[in-house]
Amino acid sequence: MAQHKLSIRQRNVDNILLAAEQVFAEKGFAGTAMADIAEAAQLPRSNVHYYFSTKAELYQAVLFGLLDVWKQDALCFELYDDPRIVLSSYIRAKMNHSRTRPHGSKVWANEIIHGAPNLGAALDAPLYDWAKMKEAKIRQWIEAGRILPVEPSGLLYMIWASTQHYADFSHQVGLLNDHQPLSELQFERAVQTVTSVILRGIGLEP
Amino acid sequence: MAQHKLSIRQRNVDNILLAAEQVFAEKGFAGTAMADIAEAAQLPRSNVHYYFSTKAELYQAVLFGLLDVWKQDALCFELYDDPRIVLSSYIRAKMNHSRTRPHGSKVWANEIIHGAPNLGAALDAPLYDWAKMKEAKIRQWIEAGRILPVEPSGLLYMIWASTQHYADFSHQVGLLNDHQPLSELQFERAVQTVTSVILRGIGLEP
DNA sequence: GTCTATAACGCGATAGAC
DNA sequence: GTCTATCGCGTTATAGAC
Repeated sequence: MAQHKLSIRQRNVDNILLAAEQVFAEKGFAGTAMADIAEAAQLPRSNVHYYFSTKAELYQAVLFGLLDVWKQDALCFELYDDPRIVLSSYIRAKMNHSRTRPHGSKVWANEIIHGAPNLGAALDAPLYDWAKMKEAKIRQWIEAGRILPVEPSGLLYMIWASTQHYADFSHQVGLLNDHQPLSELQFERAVQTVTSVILRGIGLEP
Repeated sequence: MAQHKLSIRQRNVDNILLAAEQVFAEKGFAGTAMADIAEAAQLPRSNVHYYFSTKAELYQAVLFGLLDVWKQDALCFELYDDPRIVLSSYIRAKMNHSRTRPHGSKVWANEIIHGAPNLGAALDAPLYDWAKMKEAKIRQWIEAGRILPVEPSGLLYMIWASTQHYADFSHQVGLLNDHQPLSELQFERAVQTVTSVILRGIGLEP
């Protein structure tokens, strides 16, 4: 009985979160009405309010889910040691997410662009620690002479920006691709381009 | 007399456009109230409406001004021929704009992320033509064996994304820089990082 | 050209029946 | 857990005096 109730809740919450991620990505926080999310989730407005009492609460729930996704993409930093393997895995993972789950990236970008007014310290600190670990790894590679000396943060930003561009700016990418979304083949070429420029850029052979 | 009137108009319009660019960047289109812009421009609400009758009209005026800025950054594509010179000039110009005029970049990013609902065909076509010219130039370099073969559009996207990241994601960059905006020196290092990775990434010596 | 007052509307959130 | 009705606020845009 309690289990049944829970599963109803779980199903509705997941449904709402997914719909919210899409609508927030398309219209931004201020631009989306709770009614839009309810419609996308095929639920009455009040039902959404039952699970998330305010719009801000729902929005933050979406954001919290995203940091987990970013972290999963970077597991290769712990799994491997060779910079060639780590970075090419990381780039591919992030590009895959840009293709299969572009909405999340857009919501995140939106929030940061506006100065992260909804991202409390609850997310600042984890993000900071997580990024510093990655920078430390890059610094080790440099000190060991395994890659050319570059600013570790600058390298990370190039990877983030170049991969997330295919999600965040998908409209512009499509426009410049003769008003067509990238095909699988074109997307694979984009992965290759980012990978080869980054790797060669720090002195590795792709 | 007519000249005096014109100069008042010009002054107010410029003032409003500048204020609007900043507020739109911080709060997005839906998130900004005309009152916010009026306050930033130190004018009464109704005065803003006198020059721009609707919020959408003002927003579009801001967007139109931005494409000109992008185009100026890319003048080096016509001035020079050597890929090393052209690309390092381009990267520096865009990075300078990311530092000195970050608001514009944010407004543009916001608009594209949301699928460019306010960007009519009036801007689509110029952007398309302009980008295709740049791609053609890159293709020439490849065919002449002056740079390694990469997807021209992919290279452009990497440059756009990596440079605009310092404007659009300035909040995150500051957060990861121990809650401090980048100093002049750090910013110069960022320019060097982007330049060297891109140039080496296509087979050139920085 | 400038400013005050107000009309018209959309939205978030809640109360309360089922 | 679900749904209808409604309150109250903030916002855009305009009308009209100065």
